[in-house]
Amino acid sequence: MSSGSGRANRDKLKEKMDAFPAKCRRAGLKVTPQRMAVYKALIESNQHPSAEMVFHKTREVIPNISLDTVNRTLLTLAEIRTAFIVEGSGDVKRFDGVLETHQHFKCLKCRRIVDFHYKPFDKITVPKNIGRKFTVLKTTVYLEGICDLCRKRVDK
Amino acid sequence: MSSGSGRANRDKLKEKMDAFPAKCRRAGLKVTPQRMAVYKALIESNQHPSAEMVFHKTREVIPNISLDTVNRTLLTLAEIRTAFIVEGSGDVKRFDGVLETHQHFKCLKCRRIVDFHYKPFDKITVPKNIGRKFTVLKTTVYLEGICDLCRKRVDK
DNA sequence: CTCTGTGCAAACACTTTGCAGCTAA
DNA sequence: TTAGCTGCAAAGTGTTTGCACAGAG
Repeated sequence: MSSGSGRANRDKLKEKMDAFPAKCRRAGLKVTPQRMAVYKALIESNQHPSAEMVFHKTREVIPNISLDTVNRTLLTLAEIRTAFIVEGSGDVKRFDGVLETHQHFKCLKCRRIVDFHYKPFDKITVPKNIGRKFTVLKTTVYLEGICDLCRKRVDK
Repeated sequence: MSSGSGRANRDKLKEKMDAFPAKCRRAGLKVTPQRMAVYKALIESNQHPSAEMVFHKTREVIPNISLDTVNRTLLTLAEIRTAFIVEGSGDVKRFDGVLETHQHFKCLKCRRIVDFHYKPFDKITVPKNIGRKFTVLKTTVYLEGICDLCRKRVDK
């Protein structure tokens, strides 16, 4: 489902690795062995790893790399949009007392979560192969971006 | 958008508060002032508060309530499905090196995140009133449930 | 040579756990 | 009365920050 066929997948990874140095330079970042290793570990994993997981994997290549470096590198990659932070993760627990169906928009700047309800989103049905394999308890449409208030404030 | 008209909303909240003790008892939970206060703070907020936010609000009513109690109460409410934890929140940061459009399924037991790609989900468009108000950077369909491996293991 | 990136250590923020006393039922 | 709940304190986990040295450009 996620990794595709062996050979095709390996080619794709190689392609990505080859393109990486250029991406770094374009963003004004230096190409260090640590960065290469972190990026490699990230794209080789189809587990959506945490920093900790990437850390373990990179250690096999660079035994003395530190967790901080991994952390910082991943955040940097997210900044230059070469990686993403999985929606919602990394945030303090947020609670919701609204039982009726609704959707969430989260502001990436101020972390505000805004409810909205758009009827068509209620009807979303899970693809069969997923529904068979997993017990799906919740289906949500989740939007991320910059909210009206934050947009007014700064621009960056 | 989220709160509705003043009066109708107030009625709804009252209704929820009135129904709450019964919900507790049905779940075998005692009805304590703290629990009432936490629940009230939760449903009165349309901000999807964190434990900290609820804590501040309940303090106005019960000045010596502790953050732990708030925390535990919110988790308890989530357990009896009278509240929900906003999707993904409360988790360690997870990274994603896949740039192509895809969707995530997260197992609530083992925290594993599984990619899938279901074409119809790519076409999801943001409702106009949202798109005008906010800068939407990411639109995702996000599923939560129990994965195949965890289903095999335990049952509960 | 310069300036970014790295490793180490300390500081932080949030959550969880254990326990003794309290209280709803 | 008594099982469950609360408050306090301590430990745990993940993340961030400051600094000196190392290494990419």
